[in-house]
Amino acid sequence: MRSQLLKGTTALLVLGVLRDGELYGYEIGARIRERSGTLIAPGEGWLYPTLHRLEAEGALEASWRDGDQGPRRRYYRITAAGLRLLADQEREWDAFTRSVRQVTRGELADGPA
Amino acid sequence: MRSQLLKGTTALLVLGVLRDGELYGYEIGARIRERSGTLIAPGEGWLYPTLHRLEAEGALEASWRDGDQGPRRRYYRITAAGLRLLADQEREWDAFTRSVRQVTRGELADGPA
DNA sequence: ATCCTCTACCTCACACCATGAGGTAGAGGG
DNA sequence: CCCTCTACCTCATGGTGTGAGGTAGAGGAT
Repeated sequence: MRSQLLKGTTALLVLGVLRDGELYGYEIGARIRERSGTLIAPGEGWLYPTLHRLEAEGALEASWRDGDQGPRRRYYRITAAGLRLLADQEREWDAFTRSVRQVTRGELADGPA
Repeated sequence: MRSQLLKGTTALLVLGVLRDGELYGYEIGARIRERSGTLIAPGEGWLYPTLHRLEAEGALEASWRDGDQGPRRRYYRITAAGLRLLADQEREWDAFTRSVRQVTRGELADGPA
């Protein structure tokens, strides 16, 4: 019952950590958790479905590979379409956070007509 | 079908515009719309329910008053509890947006243990 | 008078999507 | 042989915004 803030940012988070290079699912979760200072704890309930959705949309490509020690892993890498999607999501996120700031801080927007 | 980003920020937006002073519901929506540069278009489907919820929680106080020209209006003002809630929500929002930035920009968190 | 439009309030079925719990399977230690 | 950890996956549930609909008063136009 934490909060609803995460809604709509999951694709951005996943694409964001994959920009640096190939990672497997479990590792993506760990990376997000670590970079956010444990504030964003990736539930597997949204992580895997998000990966599948992004793969289906062509934003990610994936391949199975055996792990050094343990079960096989599914490695994901970002595609050109994924990079475009990432850029869009970042733009949208920036615009939204700017708007929230303007509304709550009482600044008037000086954006486009 | 726009996006889900708004989820969890509605209370923050409403409390934010009411910090300056008393406003009635319809006006709150217009203020949010205007300050966000029309990017956040307040649906009445969440605006009124949010006002009712915040009033029930004691974050807002409200009173009916006749409009100059038109239907009666319900004016809302923020309470002491509402100001505390606003501060909490702002803190949470700031922390969350900072985390998202750290994750997507690849910066490591240097936040609190 | 009647109709249309605008303000101003409200509600509800619907859909999206994260939560949290549960489930499979391989590898290594006690 | 059991327990734990990694690593994948799925699904019922629930919070909450979307979009459409609904009431009512005031003012202008026909």
